[in-house]
Amino acid sequence: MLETTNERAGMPAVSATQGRPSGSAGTQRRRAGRPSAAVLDKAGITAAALELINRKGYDGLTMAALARELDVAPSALYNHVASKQDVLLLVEDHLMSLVDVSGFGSGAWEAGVRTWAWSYRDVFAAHTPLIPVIAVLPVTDAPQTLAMYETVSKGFADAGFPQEHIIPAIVALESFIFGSAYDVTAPEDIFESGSMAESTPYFTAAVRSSASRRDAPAGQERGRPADTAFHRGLEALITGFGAIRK
Amino acid sequence: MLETTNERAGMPAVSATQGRPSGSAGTQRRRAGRPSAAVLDKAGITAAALELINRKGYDGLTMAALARELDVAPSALYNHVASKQDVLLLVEDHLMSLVDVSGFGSGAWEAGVRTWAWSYRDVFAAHTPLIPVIAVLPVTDAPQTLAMYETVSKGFADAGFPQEHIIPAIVALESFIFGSAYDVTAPEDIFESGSMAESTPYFTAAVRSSASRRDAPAGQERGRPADTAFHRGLEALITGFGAIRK
DNA sequence: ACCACTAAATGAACGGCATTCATTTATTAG
DNA sequence: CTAATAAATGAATGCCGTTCATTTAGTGGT
Repeated sequence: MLETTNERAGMPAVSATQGRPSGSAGTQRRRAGRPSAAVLDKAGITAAALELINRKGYDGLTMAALARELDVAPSALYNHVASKQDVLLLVEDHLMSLVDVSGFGSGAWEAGVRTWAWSYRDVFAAHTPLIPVIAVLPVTDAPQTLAMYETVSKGFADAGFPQEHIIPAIVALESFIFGSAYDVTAPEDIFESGSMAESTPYFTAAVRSSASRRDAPAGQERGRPADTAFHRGLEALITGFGAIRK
Repeated sequence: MLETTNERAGMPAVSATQGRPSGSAGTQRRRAGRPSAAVLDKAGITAAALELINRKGYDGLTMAALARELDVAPSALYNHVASKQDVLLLVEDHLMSLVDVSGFGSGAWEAGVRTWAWSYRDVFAAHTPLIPVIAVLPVTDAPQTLAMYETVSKGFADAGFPQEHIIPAIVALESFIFGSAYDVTAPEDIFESGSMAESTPYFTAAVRSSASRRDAPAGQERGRPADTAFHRGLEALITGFGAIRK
């Protein structure tokens, strides 16, 4: 198959999430064989997967649970996706459309990058299990992802970046964003050294004095420790990369 | 170096990896009940897990395979570790001892950070499945990890960093390092936009001109695209953070 | 109008996985 | 000496992703 690119170009957008409960008692089985109207499509599968993730987390996202959500036998899913990895791919690409690239093109490059980077981090902080998927995923079959890269690339080009520096800069920023997304999910006491505190004096002192900061957020900086680190790192990267513009 | 902490302080260092094949025909079963000399310990489990990972990758690291490597029933492992996650933890902490922190204390802070960051990235580029583990792992029961943080913290303090800025700086650098480790494993043609290239002109152009660079590595910068991005990002972070020293 | 082909569903089955439990044997503490 | 604990086996459990044979419905060609 592999028809050229897109998935469901001009499709009728059947809401496949509501499986027509049909009034009567809850879960009456569908009889075998192809149904008159298709029950599943990629959009419906994506929506159901997201719903499931939001309700039960990524541990709750199993092919069986997904099938149950769609009121379908598990094996039916494999008529539309090749694997669970394929489902994660669909979810990932959808999430990319939630990343805010509106800051590019309007005002200063720095502001565009800030909006993009913070929203990018926030989206994937809630979906860290997808990060290993994204990082290795070819953009070819991920239209939303490709669209995001296009807007960001244009933002950099318009800001005067030399062509050959654009991709490395985006990649470096993205790497920082992915790593920082993990950081958001870490427990706040992750650095508590416990019983061996006296053997690590410098580290223990540094942790204490950084944890005591409970001041009001200024500018883009928000409250949590992860936000402080992200703010500082992002500003350093913006300054560093901003200097190589023509 | 770094010897301070370490588990199994004065143990007899029994090589638990070689399970005494005992001359005779290959796999003769051990009889049930506690053996006179203990077969397993945490160090042996860690070594076997690493061996398995190097030979078969992380997909090959199963509790059953690990038990087989140690010539033991799978359930025996649970007398020494509580879960597979626990095994990953042991491996992770061991890997931390491979990160090169020798650059701190000798010369300039910048050089110390460079050595540390590059080796840190290289170690975990070969072990990306551990990154989600580290990022959420409390440092308490990871002595090697703690030792690394201590050395790095001291390096920052000696370089004149204000106490409260040390942890955020390390966290930001670490986030960048983890994200960049993923980047190393990505296929080189990850950005090939394929059939929809004409709808993403800016991105496609940027990809083309960055891919054409095949020049000799200068300084810390190595050959691959991932190295270029890492080099640029790291230097930007070093410059940015270096400025806040007293 | 027929007929072959393909698409989309069911339901049973499979192998692999982490983990638990009862049992056996050996060591250690009181 | 004896009770408790530690460390092994081996059987069993439940879940997970995936495959396969089967059934039914639409589709394209003559």
